[in-house]
Amino acid sequence: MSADNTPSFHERAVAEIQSIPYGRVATYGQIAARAGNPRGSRQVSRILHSSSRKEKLPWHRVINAKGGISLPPGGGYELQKSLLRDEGVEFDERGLVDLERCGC
DNA sequence: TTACTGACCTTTT
DNA sequence: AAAAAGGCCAGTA
Repeated sequence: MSADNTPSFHERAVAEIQSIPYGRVATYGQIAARAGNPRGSRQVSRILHSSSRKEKLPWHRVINAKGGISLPPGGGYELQKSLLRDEGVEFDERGLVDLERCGC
């Protein structure tokens, strides 16, 4: 981590993820674009996995651009859904989050 | 058809 | 060895 004065993609993305308030969600594209790479949405997921192991990142607040869970069933899909619901996030009948309300 | 979004893998520090 | 940093490709709308 170049914590000197080099705002890397990694720490930038982690900061954005941690900046997500309660009851709010963010998409990969939003975080990636804010981090400095509009095409680095893939890396965001990697950071969620990597940093969340040591840092307690609200990975459950990170969803895809459709407002849904990109995780496979049994891999954390219903788990994240429950976490978001516990925060007050409204889910669609299809399991989609209201990006108009929580899409910061 | 084209454009955009992904929950990874690889390499470097 | 472990963690951080970085990018390309294919699927879907």
